[in-house]
Amino acid sequence: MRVLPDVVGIDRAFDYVVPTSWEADGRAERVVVGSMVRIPLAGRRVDGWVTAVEVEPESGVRLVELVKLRGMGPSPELLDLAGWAAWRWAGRRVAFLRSASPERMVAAAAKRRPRDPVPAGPRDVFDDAFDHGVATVRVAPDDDGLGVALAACRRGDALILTADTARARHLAVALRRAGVSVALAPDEWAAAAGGATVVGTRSAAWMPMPDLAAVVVIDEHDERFKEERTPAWHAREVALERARRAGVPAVMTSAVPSLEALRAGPLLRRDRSIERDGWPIVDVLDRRDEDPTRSGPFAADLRRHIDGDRRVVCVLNRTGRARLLACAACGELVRSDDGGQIMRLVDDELVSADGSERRPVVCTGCGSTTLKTLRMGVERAREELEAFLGEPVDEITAASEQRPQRRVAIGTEAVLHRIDRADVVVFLDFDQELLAVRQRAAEQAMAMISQAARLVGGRGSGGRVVVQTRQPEHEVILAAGRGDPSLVAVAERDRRRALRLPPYGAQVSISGEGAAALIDSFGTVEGVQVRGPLDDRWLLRAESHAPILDRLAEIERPAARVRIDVDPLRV
DNA sequence: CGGACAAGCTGA
DNA sequence: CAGCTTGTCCGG
Repeated sequence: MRVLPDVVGIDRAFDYVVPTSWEADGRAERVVVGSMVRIPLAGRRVDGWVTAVEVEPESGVRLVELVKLRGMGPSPELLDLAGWAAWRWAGRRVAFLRSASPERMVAAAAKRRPRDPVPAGPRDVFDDAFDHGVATVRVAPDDDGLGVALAACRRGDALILTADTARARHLAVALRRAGVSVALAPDEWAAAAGGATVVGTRSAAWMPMPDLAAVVVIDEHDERFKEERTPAWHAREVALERARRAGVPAVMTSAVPSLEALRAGPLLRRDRSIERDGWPIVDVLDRRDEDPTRSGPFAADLRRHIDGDRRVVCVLNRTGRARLLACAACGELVRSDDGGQIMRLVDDELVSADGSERRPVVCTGCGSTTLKTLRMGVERAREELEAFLGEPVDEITAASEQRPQRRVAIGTEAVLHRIDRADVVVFLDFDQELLAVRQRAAEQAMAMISQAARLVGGRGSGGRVVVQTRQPEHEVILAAGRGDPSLVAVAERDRRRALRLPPYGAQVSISGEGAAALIDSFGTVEGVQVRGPLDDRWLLRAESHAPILDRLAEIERPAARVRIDVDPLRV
């Protein structure tokens, strides 16, 4: 019996024997590959997963007995998938096996519930999509995912991933109503193990699926599919790999398909007019003629878009890090020598956004050494908005618990995920998104408008989004206005291809205390470019994942903490 | 990871 | 030199 201990830091299996007493009560035959057991290890008892049963023990080792059979664990297929994921995101198998294991112990799988055949309506684009192996269907922002989910269930047990739990619950209810036997992840693990359609968020990618027939990823572009903690794995990629290994089709849907999805398979579209009607009308408030140092956060024309009794949500993304600096004396914006990048204050020095340029704190326009911050945070903006409107305004942050009560709410991007419905969404400073020096800034800005579209509804139902900007001609704004995300996708694809950025190349960020040590033992690898450190972070780049990940898999990890982010979303 | 054990440090 | 801290090793 080979067992992998559930201990981070021991990525190695040990051999044990099944106690003879287990033969009599039938426990012995329940110990299979994937079973969760308890083992003695180095003077203590720890949990672990059985990774092999018929094992030839190395000679000279006296084997110890298993202590306890805890319950069911991941299937052999998921064990293999965890091994692949550990390579793909340079993590440890244990981390993935925890995701693939039930939260509370499961003694045996539930019996499969009988299910009604899902009624086949007229064959639609979703049914067609499953004939392509891997495909993406571009939908309107207000698509609820039920269409693709039903099409998947017509083929048998489906694995259906959503970005948020509310959507997963809604889908589970709707599918059950249609006669589908559904296991909601992660609670209904035993039901899933018995055979059912699984609906859930990121971690559902690891649910047991004995009769997997189709994979669905709804809103595949959503960044919540990526785990924030290490290993920073991506549920879309896990789901696609799982479909590939099982030989079943995978279909993704999105209003703003990612380049990763477009690269994985063909893009199918619904009727263009239906898609367009699902996007709101975009009102652009051009602020180019306003003096950046004098004008406040609101365009003069904003009031007529947000007064009356309309429910209004204002978005102001402010991390507090990338602030815009201007000279306090002459008002000149602080930019790099070529004028292309904003600069920020780091240890009494001005540093350009990409770190290539540093200079002392002096205004290039007038020589003054006094600078001021132009951008305000959400809290200040709320006060100004209350003064502007003459009524109280709710402030919503990622941390705030309660739902907004008042007519007008303001918050960071998180506000878009806290509210279900509004009449108008206002992006107070969309240039923050458009000018962000992030590789994926354009598609992230586009995704934000599509999320806003979900709150206000499409133009058909009067949905409106207001964008304050100094770049009214930006492709993101044009694309949103026309309800045609391909404008951004084509431009992004060409740019990322040329620069060999993901998904047309591999990129791995290494940070944390032990980063320097890891980079040191990484050494030089043919075809891998090492850049850094910038803010104590290194960036590895190559044309494909293999050279970087193979090397990371073979070298020792330093004792100090290291954060490895493969294909990070925000660089 | 965390227990075991060894080597290093402190105070009387 | 006991008593404690810090470091390194390794697990069946």
